[in-house]
Amino acid sequence: MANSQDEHDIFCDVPMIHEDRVRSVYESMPDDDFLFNLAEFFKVFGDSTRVRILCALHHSELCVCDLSALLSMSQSAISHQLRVLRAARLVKSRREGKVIYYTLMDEHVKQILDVGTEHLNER
Amino acid sequence: MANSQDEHDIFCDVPMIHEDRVRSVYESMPDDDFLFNLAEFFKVFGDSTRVRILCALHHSELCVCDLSALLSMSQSAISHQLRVLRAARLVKSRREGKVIYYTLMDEHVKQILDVGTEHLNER
DNA sequence: ACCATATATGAGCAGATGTTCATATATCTT
DNA sequence: AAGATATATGAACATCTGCTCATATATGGT
Repeated sequence: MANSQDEHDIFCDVPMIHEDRVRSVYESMPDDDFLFNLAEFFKVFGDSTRVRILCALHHSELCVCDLSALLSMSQSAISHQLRVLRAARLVKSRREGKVIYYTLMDEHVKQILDVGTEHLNER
Repeated sequence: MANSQDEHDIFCDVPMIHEDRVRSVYESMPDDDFLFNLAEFFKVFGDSTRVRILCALHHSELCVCDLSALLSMSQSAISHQLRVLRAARLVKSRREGKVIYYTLMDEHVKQILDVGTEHLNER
């Protein structure tokens, strides 16, 4: 039987040092499709404009104008980002006449912002 | 006194519909520097290769070879991403001879992955 | 019907990001 | 010391992202 450092198999053409461990992890991993969606979800938090919008909505319901003024950014830029946030189901909107109000979708958004904040604060 | 829809002020040159609300949110917002760092932190989770690495390390300590094999990606690609994860203090490493083992840095990583997973699972 | 206001969206562009390829560094073996 | 192995890193490149600008849509007021 070959040395484990020479082992190559279904996983890839690179050597594996701990084949058993890798195999075990492989079986416990969620499928790639799910992990892709998870990354896409986090990607939405990975932009300072969107984080600032989420943080603002954490405190109060706001319309696009308000967010524009608050963040000193063009209405178009804010609208584009709100579209991304809506698609990721992180915010929801309601119309009142010409004005559209945005709020956070649920508690998960706040939880994630909080855990991130904690991590940054611990040095 | 001007109509509130005509109000322009220190925030921006766009009209604000709810000046008081905006002012109140403005005062409660963390400073931009912090929000930038927060976004940078989440950005690290926003790539499927890195999420897969984190998910793998969630289950077991692994070396670069193992991750390479597990994810069917080049050693170089994995190494580059581990560098990003190290810089964000999401993983730590220990050397044992030629081999370098990676593990998750702390509980925050798991918490964030868990909250994200929850959010995706609720339809 | 017409104009103003609030928001959304498509195209285009500049800057960021992730991979590959080549190579460097570090450790172990002989 | 020389070679093999494990990892790290810089440059180059193709793709993705977020903004601007122009324009479209929707609602309200006159």
